[in-house]
Amino acid sequence: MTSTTSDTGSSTYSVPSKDQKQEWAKQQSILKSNLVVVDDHPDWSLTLKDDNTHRLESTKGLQYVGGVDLSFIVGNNEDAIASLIVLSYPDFKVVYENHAKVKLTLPYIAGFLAFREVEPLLDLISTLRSTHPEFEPQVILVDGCGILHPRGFGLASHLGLLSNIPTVGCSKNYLVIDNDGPLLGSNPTALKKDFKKFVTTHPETHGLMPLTGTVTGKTYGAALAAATGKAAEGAQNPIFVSIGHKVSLETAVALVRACSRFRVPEPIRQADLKSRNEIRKWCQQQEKDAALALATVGATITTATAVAN
DNA sequence: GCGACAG
DNA sequence: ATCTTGTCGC
Repeated sequence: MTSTTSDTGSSTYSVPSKDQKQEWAKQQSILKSNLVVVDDHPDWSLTLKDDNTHRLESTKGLQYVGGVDLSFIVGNNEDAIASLIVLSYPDFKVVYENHAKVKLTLPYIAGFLAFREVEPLLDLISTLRSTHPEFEPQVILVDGCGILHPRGFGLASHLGLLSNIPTVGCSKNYLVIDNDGPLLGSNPTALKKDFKKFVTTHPETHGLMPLTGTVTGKTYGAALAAATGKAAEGAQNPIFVSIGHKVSLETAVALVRACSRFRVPEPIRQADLKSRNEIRKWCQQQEKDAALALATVGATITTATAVAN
């Protein structure tokens, strides 16, 4: 059990050992066996355009879409604000939001993000269920990978499975999967380059490039540039979309498209903006507390001096 | 072996 | 994840 200390900033994490990572990988594998990678949400459905572009034709029954995110402070990898927001669909008004100041106990390790972040997010879902069950989201867009992940079980899948809420993985960067041919073995930079080329070469896809392994032919997810309006102009970096839980890739892509006004889909974007704002407020409160503590100490000393005299 | 690596 | 305002273009 390695218990080295990483001391970047004020954080101190025990560095996970090889054994710990293997244990986590095993856990991911076990949980993954219960993952549902097809549409399984009887209360809502999307109808796609009949041209294989995964664009939305119509929606039935979808009222609430959730978004989750965590925000941090510079130079501090432990203190974070976890946020869960729920937007109405299709007008994207915030109908519910909750934030929790959390203390993270593990460092970020690519491929194991869920072990760092899933607990606070599950707590937020639990709170929503006990206080405002009427706003339980019918699907959650997660800032992280779904099955587009080295072991096919990223944060979005992890959260979806443990909460039993359909989820979609939406990451801003490509996490390398290196065991299924050139496309998925290419590095993030090469993949972005491929994407730009693909988008100009295949305008009929409307910014959608499937991510398919050349060895197995399996499609893990898609790179998608779905911004609309002015935000859609110029070079568009994609969002990497994949199945989280109980949502097919077709539905996931159509949903992300339907939720995207800017590069980042609105539920995640709102969660990000609001959690950042909460971080700001938390920092300000910390300053006030510190000032108050100093004042209190000063007063105490003054009092003690007076008593001594 | 080396490099890559969601947030 | 986080640092960071103005600025260029539509």
